[in-house]
Amino acid sequence: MNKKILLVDDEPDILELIGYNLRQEGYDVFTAENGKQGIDMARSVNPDLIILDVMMPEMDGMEVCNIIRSDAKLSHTTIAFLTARGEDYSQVAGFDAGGDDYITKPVKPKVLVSRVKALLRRSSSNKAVLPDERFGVAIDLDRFTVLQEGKELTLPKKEFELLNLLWSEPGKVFTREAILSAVWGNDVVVGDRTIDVHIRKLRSKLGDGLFTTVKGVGYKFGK
Amino acid sequence: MNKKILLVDDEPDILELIGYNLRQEGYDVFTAENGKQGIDMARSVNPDLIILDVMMPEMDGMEVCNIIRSDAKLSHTTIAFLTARGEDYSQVAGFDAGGDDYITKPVKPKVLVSRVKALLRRSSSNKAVLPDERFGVAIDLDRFTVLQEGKELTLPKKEFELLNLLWSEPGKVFTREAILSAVWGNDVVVGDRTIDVHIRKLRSKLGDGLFTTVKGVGYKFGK
DNA sequence: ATATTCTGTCACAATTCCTTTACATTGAGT
DNA sequence: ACTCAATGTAAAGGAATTGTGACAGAATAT
Repeated sequence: MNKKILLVDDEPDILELIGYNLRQEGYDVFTAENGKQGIDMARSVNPDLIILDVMMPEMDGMEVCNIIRSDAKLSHTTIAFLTARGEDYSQVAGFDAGGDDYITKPVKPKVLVSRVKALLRRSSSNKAVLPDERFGVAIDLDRFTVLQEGKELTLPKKEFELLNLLWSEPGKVFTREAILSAVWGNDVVVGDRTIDVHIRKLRSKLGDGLFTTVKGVGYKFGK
Repeated sequence: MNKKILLVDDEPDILELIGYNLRQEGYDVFTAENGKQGIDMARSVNPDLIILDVMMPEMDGMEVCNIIRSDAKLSHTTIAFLTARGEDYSQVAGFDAGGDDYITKPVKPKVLVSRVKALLRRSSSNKAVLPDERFGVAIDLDRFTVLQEGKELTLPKKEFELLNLLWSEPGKVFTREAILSAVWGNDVVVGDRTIDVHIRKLRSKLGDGLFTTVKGVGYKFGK
């Protein structure tokens, strides 16, 4: 599949010029004329690279960048800033805002294309693993690990299975009976207090508050 | 551990100026005054980032870049070119030569530091998935050998196959069942404790810590 | 043919994990 | 506010799994 590039700039001329050159290279180019539109577009097409004009009315590039960086689905997208030549300060701010590169206007097409190639070459090697996160917790079944706020921790088997069960349907209450048969199996005999102990371990490792007790019934993940 | 940056430029003034600013930021900075020296240095320190002056006597930056790109151990190192302002053509050539960025001289320290930060941020997220070397271990399928920190060692068949399996997907947990069918085949009957013994051998040869036990489940390569 | 290395198994030690138990605390219903 | 059953908590024994070294047969090299 072709690489997707999102271009955000308030000047139609720029969109057309850059867009034309990138399409010549075989990229799928999407455009937006302001920050808000850019964010919507980014969310719907999930581009490989976003080229952001720094100076835009209403919402500027930095702001857009910050929003994208804080969006779990997009936070790893490569971002390049477009900036007018000579604004050294904005360059600095751009990098600190989480941009991966900046490109100065006016842009020479050949330079731009080369730059884009370099950026995409970099980003293509990291497989963007987008785990689905529920209440800040993601589960990696392959690795038997739990991801939480960037931290990765390994849980013992039973704890992991219990977490996986509850996590699979956040908010749903699982009765002790249901938990026992799902995690321990129907033929295994264990006192149901065992569940409490495991819940406690999970709470102490992942944080209280992630698990809710429903007295007389069971437990659920989430509030 | 601090990030290591290698600086290659024939002008001592530049080495000192840039080196000073980067050291202020906490990077370990190494310097070389010509291309040949730079390559040697790169091989011995294995830096995270190499900043290369394009214009140097004898061996220029492009040449150095090509050599580094074709060195298995270094091919994925991030490279930034230093170039005099206004040479747009050389910028293009630089990117096509496999550079990841270019920086124009004269350099403003703040800009430089920001640029370096951005480059390292990018490269650090990629390092984990580099094709050849995973956790400091590379596998040569043709020769049945394992490369580790420059050392090359030959493993017995079964050990090699086991390592290859786990290594192929670092972090993924392989169950004993999966390991048995992959390494020994479905029709061969061996007690699954055999796996433990082979893991032990691998651990003693390649170092503990490279293999993680997931109790009740299996093993994985990496932490 | 002999020596060396590889491979699989066993017994036992070490470790981690699971479960139970006992007691403290909570909270819903009266 | 009180009561009592349900749940939280900590510790500890036991169970299960894995680590480890030694050994014997098989494969390979000398």
